[in-house]
Amino acid sequence: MLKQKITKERTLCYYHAEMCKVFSHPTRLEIINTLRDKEITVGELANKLQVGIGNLSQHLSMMRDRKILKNSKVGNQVFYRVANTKMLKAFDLLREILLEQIEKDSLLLSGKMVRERS
Amino acid sequence: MLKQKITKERTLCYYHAEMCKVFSHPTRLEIINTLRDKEITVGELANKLQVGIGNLSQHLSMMRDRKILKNSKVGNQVFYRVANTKMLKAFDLLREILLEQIEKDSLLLSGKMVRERS
DNA sequence: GAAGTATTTTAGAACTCTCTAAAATACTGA
DNA sequence: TCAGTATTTTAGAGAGTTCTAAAATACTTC
Repeated sequence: MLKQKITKERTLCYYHAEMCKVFSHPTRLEIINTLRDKEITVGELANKLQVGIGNLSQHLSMMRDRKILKNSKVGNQVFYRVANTKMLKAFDLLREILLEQIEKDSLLLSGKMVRERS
Repeated sequence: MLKQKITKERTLCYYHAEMCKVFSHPTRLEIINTLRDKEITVGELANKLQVGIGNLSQHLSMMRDRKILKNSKVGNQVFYRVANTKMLKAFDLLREILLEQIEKDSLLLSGKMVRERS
């Protein structure tokens, strides 16, 4: 096995990847997109996304661990919200790239695009 | 099991997550960060990152499938490069968030910060 | 404090991802 | 065509993630 030197950059990449794991599951992306501009309870969220409440709670807790979400308790209920709006910008940028790709692919499929620049 | 209705948003989230999986592994983030402004061969990359060449090739191919990287062959060698600079912006935004978090945490640990605004 | 609602935690099964090592492919130049 | 170099593919083992269902915790109201 190759031995990697542990550089500062490598350590950053490790944590960076750890954070990005939040974005690597469709349900978690839906959570982010739903919480975008509001704070809602676990129950409401489960209802909206049609996800089991235990499973949802697991997703929420890993997102909170990685500081992508914050929560606050009011009586019986727990409200979740997005911790950092910069993160929404990153979300939107990636979504944009995706939409452009889809657009491009469907043009290619439909034969409307004759040649692509290399 | 709860049955989820397959909405357009849910489908987008599925592909969005698929794309984000690229960012969920430290080696792949290092690849992106290394290719940032240049095009280099698989061999050079393996050498720079101290990763086995078979394993590296697997990472590169999944990144190419998801249109995050492009490649071109010159003789014996294959050069890889970043397909879309927008993606680098997203990378940098997330890295920024991470660095801010680290900064904040180390302030908290060092006791230099008395109270945090809720 | 008992019953009810909201959320979290746990355990385990099923699935997915990653790594290693070896084999296969693809090119080059003698 | 053969040997050499670069890269990809494959198979399988090991590690990590996700889901389900049930149990545990936390609050509220009577």
